[in-house]
Amino acid sequence: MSKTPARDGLRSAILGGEYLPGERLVEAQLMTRFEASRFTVRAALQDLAGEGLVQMERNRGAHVRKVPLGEAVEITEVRMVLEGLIAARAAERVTDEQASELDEIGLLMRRAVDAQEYRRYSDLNHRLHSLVRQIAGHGTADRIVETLRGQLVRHQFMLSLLPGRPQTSLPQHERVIAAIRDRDPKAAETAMRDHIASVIEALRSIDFPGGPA
Amino acid sequence: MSKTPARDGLRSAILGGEYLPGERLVEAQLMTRFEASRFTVRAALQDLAGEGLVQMERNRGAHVRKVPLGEAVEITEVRMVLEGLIAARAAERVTDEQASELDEIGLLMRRAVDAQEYRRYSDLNHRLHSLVRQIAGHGTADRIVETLRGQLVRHQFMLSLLPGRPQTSLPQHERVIAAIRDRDPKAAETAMRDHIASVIEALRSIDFPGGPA
DNA sequence: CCTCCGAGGATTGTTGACAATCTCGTCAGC
DNA sequence: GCTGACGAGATTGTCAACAATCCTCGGAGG
Repeated sequence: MSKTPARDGLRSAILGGEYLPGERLVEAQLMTRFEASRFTVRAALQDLAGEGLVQMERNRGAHVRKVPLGEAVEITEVRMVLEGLIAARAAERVTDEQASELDEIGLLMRRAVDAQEYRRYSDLNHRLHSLVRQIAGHGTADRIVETLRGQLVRHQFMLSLLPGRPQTSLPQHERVIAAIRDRDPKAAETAMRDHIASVIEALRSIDFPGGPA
Repeated sequence: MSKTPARDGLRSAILGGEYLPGERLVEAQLMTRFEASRFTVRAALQDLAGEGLVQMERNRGAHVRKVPLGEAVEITEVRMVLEGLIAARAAERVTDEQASELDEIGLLMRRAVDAQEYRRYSDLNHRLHSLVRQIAGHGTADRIVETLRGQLVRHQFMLSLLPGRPQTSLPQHERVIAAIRDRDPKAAETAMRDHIASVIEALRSIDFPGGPA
């Protein structure tokens, strides 16, 4: 999937928060940063623009795209139905080995919440969703979810700071795991959708006074 | 959304079937065809590659991407859940005026099927899905569905040739319309998903002997 | 007759320079 | 003091030439 080191480097730089939303991406700077020619840098920018991470305006250059809250909600709604589809399919195709791997992640999650290790919980959360997608083996849905996730890194970061979130989402995760382990597609889809629906509510609750400056 | 005439021209040429799947897209030819510089042509190709219409291989040029049947099914599965989401949201937001517009399309569809005007029915089908998306006003889902639809033009063309399809899908469309008109999101989602699920079945039934040559 | 190899043409990849446009500071006029 | 035109610098847009790679076709050897 990687086209050029410059593209991947810029991508992870944006995702890692080195370039903030709205920040200008000057081609000359990127050239020195990634030791790439202008040709390569432009290709990377155009590529990431197609992915929704970068916004390009004619004669005004490229910026890190700023995703407004309303769009973040939309994106998460789309993720809700897509990951629902993925969960259902995972329930159809899961192997015994994968099922126990799911169970283990669930166990670790519970321990992390009990120990209030929220950073660890967040990592496990990502690992869980990843594993479910891998089990489902739905390339098309997978690709779309992954690009959408990229556009939300900043918002998801804010979410992880919300107090009480892990306590809310842990039982939801456990229901997803149980449904997939029991090979019940319908229940898996419902559980996953309920889970992400609660993420949407949390997102909406952020009517942050600091605001979209 | 249009970036350059060359990009849009090439896009509709591919969608219109002027370039067949697998066909090579030689930069020099496109330059003369669209009276654009090589720079512009390359940008267009890269853009359409991001949209999944074109496949680029290093040093081997660009081809019209060939979507295998299995992926067409995947794409339609994604469309199923996305259009389900869209239908539900349309049911929440539909105005009286839009509702009667939906009803009128339904009426015209029934007439078209009765008169066996299948080409007209296909147009109405597209118009119906478009209107539902417009009512929903879900920019993110809309964009994704539109790009997915682009990748399927060829397969959808084959579908429209399947005998008996209109008779199958007409009542499904009518249920979608009724649910949105009645402002019942859950029913609208279910109806839309059932409808597209039947499209998926039809797709799977195409194990065409002519084959992917 | 088949296979392997190489030269030539065609096509794409990359570079650097130049043109067009925007941004921002400066200064004249009111 | 304020407004608006002007111009220098910075940045992006575009192009044409050159380099690298691939593909085809023909021929030599077995």
